[in-house]
Amino acid sequence: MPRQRFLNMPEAARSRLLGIALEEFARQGFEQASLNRILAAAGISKGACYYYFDDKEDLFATAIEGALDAALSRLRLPDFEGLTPDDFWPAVERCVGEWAETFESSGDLVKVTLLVDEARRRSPRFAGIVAKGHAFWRVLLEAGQRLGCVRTDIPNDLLLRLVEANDAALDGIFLAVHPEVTRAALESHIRLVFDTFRRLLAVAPGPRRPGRRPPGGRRSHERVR
Amino acid sequence: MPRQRFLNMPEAARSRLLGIALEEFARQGFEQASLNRILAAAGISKGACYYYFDDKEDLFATAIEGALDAALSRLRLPDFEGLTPDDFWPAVERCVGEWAETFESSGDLVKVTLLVDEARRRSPRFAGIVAKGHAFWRVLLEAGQRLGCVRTDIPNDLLLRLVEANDAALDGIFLAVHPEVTRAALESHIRLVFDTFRRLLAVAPGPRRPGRRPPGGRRSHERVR
DNA sequence: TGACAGCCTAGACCACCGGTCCATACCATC
DNA sequence: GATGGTATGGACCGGTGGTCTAGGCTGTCA
Repeated sequence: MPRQRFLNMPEAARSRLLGIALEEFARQGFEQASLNRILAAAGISKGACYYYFDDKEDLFATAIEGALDAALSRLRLPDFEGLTPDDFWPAVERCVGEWAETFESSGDLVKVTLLVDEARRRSPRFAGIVAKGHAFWRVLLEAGQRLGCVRTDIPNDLLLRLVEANDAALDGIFLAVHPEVTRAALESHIRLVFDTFRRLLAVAPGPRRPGRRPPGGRRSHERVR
Repeated sequence: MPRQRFLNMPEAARSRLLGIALEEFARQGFEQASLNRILAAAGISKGACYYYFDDKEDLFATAIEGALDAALSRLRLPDFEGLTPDDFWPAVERCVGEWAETFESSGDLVKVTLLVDEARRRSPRFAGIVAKGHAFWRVLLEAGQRLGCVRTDIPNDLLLRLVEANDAALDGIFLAVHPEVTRAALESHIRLVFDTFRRLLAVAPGPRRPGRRPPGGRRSHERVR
């Protein structure tokens, strides 16, 4: 966490530094990003930096948390009250579809997703930020479970990790294939993300042989922890 | 690629160095692993190291490729000739199940999976090694597609990336929860991996509302590239 | 036996890294 | 003008991956 002094800085200087830092981190990843380069670009000395932040990870965390907050604030969750099981997946699909509009011509959330994933992999210290990113999915997850549409055979933490891993993988591919984000590409990407999530989260899709009904109700699955 | 000189070294010295390197890389990850530490532990000088390898990544690649080869050589693929569509998933499940026996009390493949994943993320330079790891899945994938059991609505490269991402995510969780690998834990883990893959790869599982048949054939999905 | 050549190696050295430290500039208060 | 806390520049530290060169060792000649 940055020191209070940093929060007292003039807003312009603060967001300028965080913007430059975010750019470097997004381009290079945490390890390859050079603190010295960030400071030189921002015209800030080592001493000043460590006067505001604990260390490089602290600056990293502050930068991506700001970007994550900004991105999440633009996302809207559907109202799950009064939803029937039949309406759940279509509602999620609509909700996810809106993201394409929100993020038209902007890879913000996509890039931030990758940075958060790197943070999670790096240290438990970023758990708070990871949880922020998860909060959104967790609401969908739990609403779906109340409606009987989302599986409950493995712990939700594990489901969230899978959702996150697939999100990061798909976003990584997306950015690799589309350095310039276009509306159409983003839409098809988000559709793919949605489809993947439904596959992972749906109640017992299991192996359905063509032309047959599934044998019984949900497939039980040994819990992992 | 290591220089020919390295391959000419006595087998014992070679595998000793690679073993020490692999241990350091597995424990610390590529970035945090210290080349100096590896060399000190192996009793090899900087000069000698750079006489055999291009750089740190080259040593990394050589170490994990060896481990990957060793691990893969212990895996067996089912015979897909003469298999009917009904038999495909059970055959895969049986095949995957055998891995639990093969890797009882050994996290080898699990750890190697994570290293390969890190390599892929790091640089396209490791594409060859990544492909080696994929080759195994690719065979399953293509056999399943010939039998009509595995989806063809998105490119196979993308499917492989998803398989790989989920594999790495699940393996990461597994190692975090079970520092000591036991047979039972490994079995339930592998069952979870298998179930996840089937969810991702099966033809159009899509959203099935409870008590209804899917509307039509497979769900078409816009291709991403 | 001595000279040479090629393979191999040790480790000094380099630029750069994240991080520490302290002298000092600045500025509000007295 | 003196004082004291805030803010800052930048020298400095140990460690990093990587480079380079002097020289040891060994086999092969004359």
